[in-house]
Amino acid sequence: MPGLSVSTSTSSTSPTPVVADCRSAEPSPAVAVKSLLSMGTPASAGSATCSSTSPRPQSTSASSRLSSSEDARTSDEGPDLSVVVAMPSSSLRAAQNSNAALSQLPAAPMSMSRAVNMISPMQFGATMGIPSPLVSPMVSPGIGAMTLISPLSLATPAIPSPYPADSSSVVHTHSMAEDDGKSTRRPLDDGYKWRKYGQKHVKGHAFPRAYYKCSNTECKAKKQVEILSKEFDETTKQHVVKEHVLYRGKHSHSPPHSRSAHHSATGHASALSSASPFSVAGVHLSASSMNPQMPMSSALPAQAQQAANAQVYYQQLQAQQAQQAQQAQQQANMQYRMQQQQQQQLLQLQLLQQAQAQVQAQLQAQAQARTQAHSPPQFQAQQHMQIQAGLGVQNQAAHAHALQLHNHHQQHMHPNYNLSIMSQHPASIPLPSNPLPSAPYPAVGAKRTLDQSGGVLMPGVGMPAAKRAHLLDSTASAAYAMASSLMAPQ
DNA sequence: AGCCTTTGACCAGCG
DNA sequence: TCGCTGGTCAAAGGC
Ligand SMILES: [Zn+2]
Repeated sequence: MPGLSVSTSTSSTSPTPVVADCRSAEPSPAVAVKSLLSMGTPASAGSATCSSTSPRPQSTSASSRLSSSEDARTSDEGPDLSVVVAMPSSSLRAAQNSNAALSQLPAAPMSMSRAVNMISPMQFGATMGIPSPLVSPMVSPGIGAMTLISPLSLATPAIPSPYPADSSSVVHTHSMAEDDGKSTRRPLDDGYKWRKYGQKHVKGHAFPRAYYKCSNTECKAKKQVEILSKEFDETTKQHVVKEHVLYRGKHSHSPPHSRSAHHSATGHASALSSASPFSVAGVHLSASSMNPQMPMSSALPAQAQQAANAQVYYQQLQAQQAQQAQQAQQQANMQYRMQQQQQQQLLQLQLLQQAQAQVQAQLQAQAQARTQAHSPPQFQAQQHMQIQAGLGVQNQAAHAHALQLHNHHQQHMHPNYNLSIMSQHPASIPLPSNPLPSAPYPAVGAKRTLDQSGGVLMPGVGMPAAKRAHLLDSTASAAYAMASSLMAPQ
């Protein structure tokens, strides 16, 4: 049976901290990861099998020692892809390095596809030192939350990564009821079957790292799974485990087809473990079918189907949520832009009025001066400085820039400079060519996002400095142009 | 029987 | 060269 994994359980005595118990919640992580993987990453995807059955005893310990050899890190197989997954676990040992912060960040808009290829696994990896804005949770009611790391984080050299630039990380969180203290190790199902070939305690990490190879002998895809934290949520009485999954190499085949009905009499609910989230015809299930509490151990064909459907359901849910988040963000962006626009127009208007007054004054002065002896160049310079002062442009650099832009703006300003300036839609102001719209909320990772001109986009806090500078800039140049044109007729 | 996990040994890279 | 570290092997055993 291709694909059947009835996998296994772990021995009762030995703990397998590496893989958390994912019993009922499996579909979610699986789908989530899968979907990410399927969207454009050359990287491979994979999943451990989640076998289930009954809870298995697990002790906390264990880290066996692995040693090594060959192809370690034959990175030729393709880019690494890292996924962080949190699953419920029964083993306590709470969260030492839990990145609680990671899951408390505001949601940010980002497509799943973008999530992939952008993040460095290890940025996240050690859970350490990761600027919180880099991740955002996408909550899935009844299932858990998935956190994606912003693609933007990749672009910043600030966080060097030992992994290929196109790797990526995802945090998936979901909790589950206590499973009597012993956790069943259940690797995340990502559509592929995996065989564990080693486990090793890694220095500096609280939990051991497990090594998996794709069960397909022809395939060289591998993955490493390591728990970042385990914690017991007192409020929900559920255990949550966060795992970091690093994928290496590409699968040379498609995900094993779900062998739905197959299940062992022993009660292994393995249907889910090897089922490809996408290979199942998607029929919506009632929400109850994906109830995390649903026991997976007593797998039946019907349940297997349900589980499969649940995956699809989850996938759709994820997509839907992503879409909603995006829409919300777009709306917010819209409002923000309109606000900004109004602000700018107002400011421009004010500045222009000031400029006009200045120019008028200048003209009068000029007229007077003209009647007497005059020296054009000096006068112009003087005038310009006055205008500048009048506009309150204090930034010398901006001023210099205004001069440079003078010609450019001039053609748009005279004689209806007023209109032309007003018609300069804020949106037309050059902004970072960032695919993600600048918004009131810093789209994930925005905190590290600088616009091309060096301005820092401060979410929800007024106008970006650069933008403001630009505005003043253009206004100043407009005023300058206007003054020049008015004076032209000497 | 087949496939899985476990786990100590082994190996390569590095400082 | 030595010791450490991380990745893999492969025997043993479980389901
Ligand atoms: Zn494979």
